[in-house]
Amino acid sequence: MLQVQFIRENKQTVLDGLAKRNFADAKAIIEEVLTTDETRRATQVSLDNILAESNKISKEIGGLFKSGKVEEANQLKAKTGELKEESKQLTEELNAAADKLNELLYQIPNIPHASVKAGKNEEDNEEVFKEGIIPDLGENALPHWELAKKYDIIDFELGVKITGAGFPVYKGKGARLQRALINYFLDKNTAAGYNEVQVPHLVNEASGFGTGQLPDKEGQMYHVTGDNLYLIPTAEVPVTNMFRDEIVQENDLPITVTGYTPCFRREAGSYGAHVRGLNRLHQFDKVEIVRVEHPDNSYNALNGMVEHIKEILRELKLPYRILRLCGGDTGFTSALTFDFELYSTAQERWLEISSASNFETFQANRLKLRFKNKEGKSQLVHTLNGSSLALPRVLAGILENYQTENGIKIPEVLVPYCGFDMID
RNA sequence: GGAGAGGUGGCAGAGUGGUAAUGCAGCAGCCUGCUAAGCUGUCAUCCUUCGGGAUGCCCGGGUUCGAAUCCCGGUCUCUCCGCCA
Repeated sequence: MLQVQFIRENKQTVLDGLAKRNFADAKAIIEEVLTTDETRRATQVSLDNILAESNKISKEIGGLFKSGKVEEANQLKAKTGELKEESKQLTEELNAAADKLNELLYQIPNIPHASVKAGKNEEDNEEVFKEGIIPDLGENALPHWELAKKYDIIDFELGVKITGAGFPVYKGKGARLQRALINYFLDKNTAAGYNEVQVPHLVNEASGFGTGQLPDKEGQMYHVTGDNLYLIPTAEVPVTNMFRDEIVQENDLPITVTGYTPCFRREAGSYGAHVRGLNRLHQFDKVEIVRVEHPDNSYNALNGMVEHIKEILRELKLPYRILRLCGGDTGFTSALTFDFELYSTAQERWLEISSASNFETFQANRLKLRFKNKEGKSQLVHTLNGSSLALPRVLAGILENYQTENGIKIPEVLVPYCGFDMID
């Protein structure tokens, strides 16, 4: 969430930023934030004054009792009764204003970075980079779900039997390739300095709020009601929450972490051809990278993440492009997001396989993740994350782009991880 | 699942009704020629007319002139027993 103080001091910047996102009623909500904030502060001043007086009297009473002046003390007691009534009412008003303010702030998305263009949806995203060769597969090219069946490496129906749609079973070389990808990604990330972690796949409510999945995206997560825990939709949630309510030292920065987890998403409302095969699943695997950065270095770090992901795709020899998301398509919590899309030659469409974002202080503010700066004061850090990478669509891309008449070739860098060079 | 103990600042750790000790670490300044020590201030959050003021001892209620301290409810952690990969 944004900080009120920031909104107070940069009203126009905030309005301009929200306009880029096509955020409706920006002006109205910002005005409401400002008036609510004013009410809150004015109420606090009145309340503080009353409490100050009440504290003073209490001290006097203490002194009087000690010196045995019971009658005088009792007289003062009557006065505190009135003050108590007043303070009770003001406290309620203050809480109401603070709650309202928070509620409003929860609804306001992050302010986009200067480089982000205004836009409504994915059609307005800008392609900023493109690389790789789109193979010529000929007329008989098959989409990955047919390849999966042909070579018996992914069984969607079996998953339906066990659980339901969107929970595939990987078999034989399919399972092995999947595991190879996870290991390969983790190795690349740790080689780049990311610290590998294994984190819980269920999180509590506080963590859900910390990274912003709650309260707004509650319906997208699987909820274990018996214990009030949520299955993670991404490793970002447990990994970033490792640092919730922490104050780190400035020279601890940057903190860089990578982790593999399965991800669980209800994907309520998704349908149609775009969800076929591996394109959209309820459970999938992903390797994530997270960075906690000094504010001065966060954009530099974001570029570093982008370069890192590029290198992986280069090694896999897959055709891909990078998009800078427009205001309307940038996630609620993000200031700047680059999406990586892999070209699926058989489906003739781009598939999102990674997303690298700088959240600036937006997430840190909710998380209360700060560092001690040069002045010895607590200051919010910047948080970033990215997928490196999401498995199913990379797998789909490999199956489709590497298909030959004799079977599916394994990208060279993965052969040592797989122990075979062909699925046939 | 049963029983018990406990949750205090970045960390450690006092405080059992009178308004959060102390130590370590961090930050700023001063001082001093010796691998750094010493001194002073600062060191949770909010408000402020910049003088201060308020809040804060896991969370929420209550008792009281006054609560970290007493009472009620919740929650989490630890220890032991049980069960178990």
